[in-house]
Amino acid sequence: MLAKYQNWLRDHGLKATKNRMMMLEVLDEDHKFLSAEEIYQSLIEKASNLSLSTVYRSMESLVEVGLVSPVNLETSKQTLYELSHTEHAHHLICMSCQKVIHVHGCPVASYEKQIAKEHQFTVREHKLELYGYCQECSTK
Amino acid sequence: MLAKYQNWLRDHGLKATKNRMMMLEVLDEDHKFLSAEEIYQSLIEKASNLSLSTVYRSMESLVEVGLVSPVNLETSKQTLYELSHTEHAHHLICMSCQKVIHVHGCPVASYEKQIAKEHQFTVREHKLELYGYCQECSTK
DNA sequence: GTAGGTGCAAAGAGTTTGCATACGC
DNA sequence: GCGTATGCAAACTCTTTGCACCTAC
Repeated sequence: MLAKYQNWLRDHGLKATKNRMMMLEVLDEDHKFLSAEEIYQSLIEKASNLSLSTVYRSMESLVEVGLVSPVNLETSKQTLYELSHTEHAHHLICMSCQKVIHVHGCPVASYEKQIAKEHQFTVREHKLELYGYCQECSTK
Repeated sequence: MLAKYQNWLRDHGLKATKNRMMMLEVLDEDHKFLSAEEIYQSLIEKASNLSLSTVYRSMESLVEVGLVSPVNLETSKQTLYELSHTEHAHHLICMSCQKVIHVHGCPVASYEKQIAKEHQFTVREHKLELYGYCQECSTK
């Protein structure tokens, strides 16, 4: 898994530094979108001299080579990051615990075509997010 | 139109001040989402002593009483504002000129139910945005 | 007249940048 | 060894807040 990332980075002219590998690991483990600050916090123990600006700069690079995707949710004013998924997916976002559930499959494709025709609009991408409460938080 | 807003404000314990009415007017006229800064800029001529913080504070109040909705688009890091629509709508966002086209009708309803069942997730609201290029910008 | 609204300036959050040093390849 | 990556501090942008004055009702 990590070796894959290493190669991908090198193939795209980026060095596979400790910091970057650790950040990718954190993003890989956690099932939330993470803010730069959160990534920083979860690494500061292992890498005591890591700096927040390195996290920002790394996210920028990783986004550029397509390993990471940035997201702006309505529930947070910070930019959040997740590993890019090759498969198109949508998100269920828990408004209580911020957990993000990925859902594959997409109900929008045919709608997109219809819209494109009706409004002479060239659709490049779309974003569908469902906000609500996950099983655990609803039962509380 | 404006009288409606006046009553709505008063009914919700807010005063119908000149500033607020002008802001609602700007939001009503323009067919983009507007940032606080843009609202400020389009009013500064008529209201030379308006301050940006008043725009922020007004948006906050107007959002609270439901006249205005805040939006975080992927294309802007600022919070943008639009008049709340009683009718559920989705958005086509032009990545070139930032124009926003409102589209009524929603393909997500049945999908939502299916998801709710599959993932034991209580959906409260959703957001669907299509990013691409409007007719004018595509032909350029 | 009074409570809520506003302008101004200052403070806060989140993010970016300049520069000298360190590290991957 | 070369060039990218990093740490630190400072700058920057967007947004919020404190306080004295003002205005809608």
